[in-house]
Amino acid sequence: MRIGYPCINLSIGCKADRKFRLKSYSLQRLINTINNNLRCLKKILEYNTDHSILFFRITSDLIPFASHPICKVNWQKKFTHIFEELGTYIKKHEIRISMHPNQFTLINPIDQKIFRRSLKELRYHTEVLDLLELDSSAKIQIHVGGIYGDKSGSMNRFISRYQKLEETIKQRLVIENDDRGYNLKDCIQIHNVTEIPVLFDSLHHEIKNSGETLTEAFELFTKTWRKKDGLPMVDYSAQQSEQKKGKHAETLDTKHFKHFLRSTSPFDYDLMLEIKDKEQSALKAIKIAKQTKGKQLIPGTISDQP
DNA sequence: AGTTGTCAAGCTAGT
DNA sequence: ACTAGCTTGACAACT
Repeated sequence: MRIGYPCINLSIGCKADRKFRLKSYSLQRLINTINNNLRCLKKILEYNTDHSILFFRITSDLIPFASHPICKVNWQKKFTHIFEELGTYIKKHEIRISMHPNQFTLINPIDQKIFRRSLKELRYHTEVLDLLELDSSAKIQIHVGGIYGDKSGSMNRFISRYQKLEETIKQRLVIENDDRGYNLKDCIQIHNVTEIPVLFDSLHHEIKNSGETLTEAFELFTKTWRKKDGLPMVDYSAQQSEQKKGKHAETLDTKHFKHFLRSTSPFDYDLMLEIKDKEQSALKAIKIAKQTKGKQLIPGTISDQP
């Protein structure tokens, strides 16, 4: 098991997701920003490995406007060597990488234009992971998408669009259960037709499920990951107490997390902590996981998948 | 320096 | 009809 956090590090004083307004776009501004972001990504990864944090979600803002028509620069070529260097570091330290395109990236919209824009966005994410020369265990997670007033029709549209995607995208794409439209059961149903792996989000599952316990849920989604996909990925967060549904907690709740680890102890998986204080909670979680019997953190022996 | 309006993109649910 | 929320504030123009 690896433990990690998404996109932003709050202790090291640089950000890999610097961006700017479309109105202030210039070639130089773009190049400067990409340089900053890639350099900072390296620093974050170094901080992480120094602290045994070996799972990280790379921000979608790494290359601003990458899929926008305004972006004419061949950033793939211009920054090849920096990507290669980053990729070498990631592989050397066995860091697990994921990306999560934003809510505008949709496979199943009725409007073809929205799908075409989303496709560009998926290509951009794929290119980043390809330039890092990472294998198919580096994943891009998205939700199933909209309902459009016809859930089964929209699921079928997801399936047929997915099946026609290029292999480079398909080998990295995974779907995540959400807290409104498509729960775990829906995702499993799509998996049964497409073989797409299902990434499990614990908070979304708490909010919207079909009655599965945590253990039952793990039995279902862990089976959707093949060997080439790597360990199953899990997004973990807890409800901010007394707050609105779905709001992420400010910091890791020790009690809730220990219970989560105990309930899922027969399984091996990589865990992404979606918690506001980012790496602080990751550090806390690693400490707790080390103390908890039955969890073996990488580096070290990895227990076989049940 | 501090404040405030706005930001590429979509969808859903709640007001 | 409008807005908050999503994975997440922060850029940029103003005082």
